[in-house]
Amino acid sequence: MTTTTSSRRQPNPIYVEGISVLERLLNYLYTGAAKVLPCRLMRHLWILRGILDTGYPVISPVLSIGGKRKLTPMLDISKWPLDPVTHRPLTSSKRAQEISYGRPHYLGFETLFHMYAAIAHMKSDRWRDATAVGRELRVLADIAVGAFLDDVRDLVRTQIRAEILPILDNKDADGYSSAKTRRLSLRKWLEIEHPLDWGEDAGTHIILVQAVARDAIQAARGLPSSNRGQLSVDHLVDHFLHVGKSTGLAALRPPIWNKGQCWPVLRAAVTQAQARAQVTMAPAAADKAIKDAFITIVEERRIHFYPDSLPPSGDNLRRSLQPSFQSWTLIGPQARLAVVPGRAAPMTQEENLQFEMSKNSLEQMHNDRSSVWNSTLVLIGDYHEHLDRTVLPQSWKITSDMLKTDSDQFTVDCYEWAKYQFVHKRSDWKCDLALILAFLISKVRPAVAWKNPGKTLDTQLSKLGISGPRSTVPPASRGPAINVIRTLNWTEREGVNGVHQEDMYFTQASIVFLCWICEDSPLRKCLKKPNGSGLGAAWGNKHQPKSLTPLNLIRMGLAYPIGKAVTARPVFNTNFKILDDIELKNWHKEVISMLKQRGPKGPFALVLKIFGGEVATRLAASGHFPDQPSASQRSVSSSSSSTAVSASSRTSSKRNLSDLVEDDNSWLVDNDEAGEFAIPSRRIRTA
DNA sequence: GCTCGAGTCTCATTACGTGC
DNA sequence: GCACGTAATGAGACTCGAGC
Repeated sequence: MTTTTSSRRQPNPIYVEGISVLERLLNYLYTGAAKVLPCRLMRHLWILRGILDTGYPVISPVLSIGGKRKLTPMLDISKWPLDPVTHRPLTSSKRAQEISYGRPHYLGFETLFHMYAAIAHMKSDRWRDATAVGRELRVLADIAVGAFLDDVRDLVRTQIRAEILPILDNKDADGYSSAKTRRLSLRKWLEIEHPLDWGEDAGTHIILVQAVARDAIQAARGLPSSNRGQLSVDHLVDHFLHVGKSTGLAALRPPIWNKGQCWPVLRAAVTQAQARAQVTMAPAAADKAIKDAFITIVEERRIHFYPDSLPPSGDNLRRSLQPSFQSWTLIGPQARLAVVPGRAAPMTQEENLQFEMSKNSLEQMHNDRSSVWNSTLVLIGDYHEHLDRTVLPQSWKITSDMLKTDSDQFTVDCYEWAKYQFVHKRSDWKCDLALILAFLISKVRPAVAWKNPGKTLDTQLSKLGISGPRSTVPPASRGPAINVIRTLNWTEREGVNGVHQEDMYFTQASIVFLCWICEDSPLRKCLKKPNGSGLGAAWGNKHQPKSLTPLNLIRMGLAYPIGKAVTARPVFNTNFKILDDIELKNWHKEVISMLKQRGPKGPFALVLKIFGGEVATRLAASGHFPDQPSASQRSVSSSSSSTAVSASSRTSSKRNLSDLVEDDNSWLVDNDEAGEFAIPSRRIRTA
């Protein structure tokens, strides 16, 4: 069986349970009274089935006889039956322990057993990014944080029910209707899997506000905040660990509830975690690993706010020693003020209060940089508001369809490598660049394919010294060469699949871009191999229909052409090359700068530069650039192109989007500054 | 709750152009 | 001539909504 070194000598819970089962069986054999057999556990251990079918008990393979002399009874914890709902191990010693030693003793025992069982039952593909010990620590943290969430549920339920039940007893009481609404909201909130998450469109938060608030005016103000305001995940985890290592009640402070089960579970989890981590690590490294595990789980359980101490009030100069549903602390960095435009139509008083409540929840969620977000709902002109997000958008997901089990190992390796990079190194500029460019191209699809350019491209590339394969292209000519590729007619390829779902395209594009950008990716390593045979058919089949191919790498400013056959056979290091890190870093800076700017050098100019006039106009018409005054003035249909601009607008001395669009293609090729990714200098136009 | 059809995906295959 | 990458096509699997 699975055993673990522990600093303290304590009986292994599975042997306690094994003996308890045998003792109950013995009782049954003496008395014939079936009531001594705990039904669920005995059924899962086959004992009950054996008695019913044959009259004799049969024991499942959880018990075996092993050891050197084949005489030692062995129990396999990985086969011990679990409760299908709670996933906690079934036990038979509960009543005996409670009577003999009290309920707290049993809870400690059961928690320890749960931890052993959870580690033994852990799925092999869970937390692949962690080491074996790291995964065990996360299991322990998961149990402790789960107990914290259970306590929060209990606390909120107990305190709110204490308030509303007396009111609900009397239909004529003041606030009866409000109490009914609170009861309904409370029920809904208690059933939510992640009760301390914002939820979609802050839905979970709104339900919680409705349960907590005593009236509509309070609801409009949102959750009452504690005087701590916002704390980081680090703070919360430090508190968990401090409480988990303390034996005295003095350490027990909110958000831990002294009437809940979290404290004993936390202590057991931290003790176990230390024992396991210190087998292979120094104490300091073990503490850091435990803290990392807790932070991972707090984020995984989506804890964004929690009930905390009530602030000092009246004569009481100290914060309360118990958490309260009337005092909430947010997790996350200091909030940035979100500007929500007031576009509300005239509303009744009640509608106004409900609107305020919803607005508050959404605003608070928006300010939390670690809260969930969805790139498919973000306009290009607003992307700058999401640049400092610490988590990937919900729309970034590797679905089961995307990586079917029969995908080749190389493709799986690339996707898993990229996922790890995006999840754990989100703030790295390479990940950021790949994500931004994937976001942009996902907005452009399905026009991501190109029409056959014929020989016109050859001439333009020849002017830049790119004739045969493997041409030497000096850094100053790379920008113009990229711009030559950008002049291709980008179009939707009819009848070709794979470009219709924005979230899927966004995910795959980001993975492909990152794999090409990073020299240590499986993709770049594969290409470095001598006598390598390309990226394989599976990679090509997956990405080729989506045009996630080298030509789009060039278009997105990640690569540059070095051979004239780049459109027909874009072979790495033969017809195209990836820009070096310094060039890519500069490109990243420029992209960020343009996304943040307002006005003519802002996001519209970026889209114009990468995708050309036709696409930029289309995106402007669909409202992607709310800050561009002329974008809202123009009413261009989605199918319109630069040629649709009227003659009268061209004669105006004021430049607008259409002028930029009109100039676009010629500028890309002619402008000397283009090589440095510069904004076009304004031309003087005559009336 | 079941069936059906539309839509979309992955994957396999073939044809073609280019470079070695 | 072979290897490689892309374009195009079709088969099979899956999801989702409408209708019963």
